[in-house]
Amino acid sequence: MQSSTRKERTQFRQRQILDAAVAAFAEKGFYKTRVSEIARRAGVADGTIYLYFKSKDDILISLFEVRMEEVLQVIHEALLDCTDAEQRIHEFFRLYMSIIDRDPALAEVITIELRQSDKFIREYENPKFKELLRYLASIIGDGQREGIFRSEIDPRLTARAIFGALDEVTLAGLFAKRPLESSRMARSLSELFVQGLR
Amino acid sequence: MQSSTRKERTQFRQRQILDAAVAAFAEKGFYKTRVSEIARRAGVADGTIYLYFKSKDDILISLFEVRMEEVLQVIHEALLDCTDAEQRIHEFFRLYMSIIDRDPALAEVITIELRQSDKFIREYENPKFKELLRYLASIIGDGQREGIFRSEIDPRLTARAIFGALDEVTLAGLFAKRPLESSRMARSLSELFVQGLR
DNA sequence: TAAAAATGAATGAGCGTTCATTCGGTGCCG
DNA sequence: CGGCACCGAATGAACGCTCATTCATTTTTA
Repeated sequence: MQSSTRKERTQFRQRQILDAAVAAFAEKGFYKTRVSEIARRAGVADGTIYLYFKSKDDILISLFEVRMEEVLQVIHEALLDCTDAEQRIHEFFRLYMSIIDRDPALAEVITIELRQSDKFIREYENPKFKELLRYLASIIGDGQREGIFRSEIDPRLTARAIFGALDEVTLAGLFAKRPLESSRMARSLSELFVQGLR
Repeated sequence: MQSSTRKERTQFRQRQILDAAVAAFAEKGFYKTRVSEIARRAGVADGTIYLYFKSKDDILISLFEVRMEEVLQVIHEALLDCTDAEQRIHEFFRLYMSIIDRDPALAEVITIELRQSDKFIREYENPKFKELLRYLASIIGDGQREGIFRSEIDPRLTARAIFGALDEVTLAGLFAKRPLESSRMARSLSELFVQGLR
C-alpha cells in the first residue's frame, strides 16, 4: 500500500468500507446495521469511516452509485453484440440474474434498500436506477421500431414491469436458499415477456 | 362508544391506531416513524398504544395481517364470477391496482415495508402475502389445465413475476403523483402477461 | 520531523417503553 | 334516586439504553 498514490489509497479504503457495508446491510438491513459493525468488517476504526463518508446515509447512497454503475457497465457492454431487441431482452434477463447470482449481498441491498431509499432521503433521486430503466425502455422502443414488438405498448411502463418482475423473482430466490437455476429461470421469464411483447 | 361492547371498543381502538400507523409509515417509513407520531395521529396518548400492541414491530405485523386479509377478501370474492383463467388474470390486475389507487398509503406500506419485513423480523413469515401468491399461482395452474396457458410455465415463478411487476408499477405510480390512469395501465399490463402466458 | 491518516473512547441526542397517576363510567347501597 | 366505591382505560412524563458522530491522541508515511 505504501507504494500507491494518495488517490489509489483513498479509493481502496472506500471500496473496503463499501464492501463491508454491502455485506452488513445484506445481513441486517440498513437500519439495524451499526456503523461500528461496518468498521469491524472493514477492519478499520469507527472514526475512519467518517474520513471517507459524510454519514451512514452517505454510505448507502455511494453504494448505489458505485455498484449500479458497475451493473450498468456490464450489461451495456454485453448487449452491444446483440442483433435485435428480442435477443437483447433475453440477454438482459440472463445477465441481470447472473450478476445477482454471483453477488447475492448486492441483490439484497438493491432490492430492499432501493425501496427504502425512495422514502429514505426524498431528495436522493437514484439516477443510476433511472438509467437502468431508461435503458430497458429503449430496448423495447427499438423493438417496436424494428416491428417485432406491438406498437401500442408503453415502453416505460413495461420497463418498470420487467424490472419489478426480475427484482421480485430475484428476491424470492435469495430467501429460498436452494440452488437458483437462475439461467433457466431467466430464460423462462424473458420468454414470457418477449412473447407478451410481440 | 359507551353503548358498544368491550370487544367492539377494543377493535375500534386497534383500527384507529393501525390507520394512523399506515398513514405515518407511508409518509416516513417504519424506522423514521416515531411511536409518539402514531399516537398523535390516532389521537391517543403514547402509552395507549401499548395497551393494544406489544411493540412498534407488532404494529407493523398486525397491519399486514389485517390489511392484506381485506385485500385478499375483496379479490377472492370478485374473481368468483370469472369464467376462465384469462379473465381472472385481467380482473386480478384491475382490482389490485384499483385497491391501491384508492388507498395509496396502504400501497406504500405493502410495497416498501413488505420488503423490509423479510429482513425485519426473520421469523415473521408473512402468511397473508404467501396466500396472495399462492392464489395467483393457482389461477395460472387453472389456465394450464383449461389449455389456454402454456404448460411449460412454472406457475409459482410466474406468480412472483406478476406480483413483482404489479408492485413495481404501483410504486412508480405513487411517486409520479400524476393521475394514474390505473385501469388503462392495469389492462395493458395484464394483456402483456396473458399474451405471454398463452 | 512535519503532515496525513487512523484510532476508539467519550458524548449526547433521540426514542421505545414503562408505570404511577388520573379519569370516567358503572352499578351498588342506603 | 343520589352518592359512593370500584375498575379498567387512558395518560404522558420520565427512564434508560442505544448508537451516530466527534475529536484529542497516537501511528504511519514521505
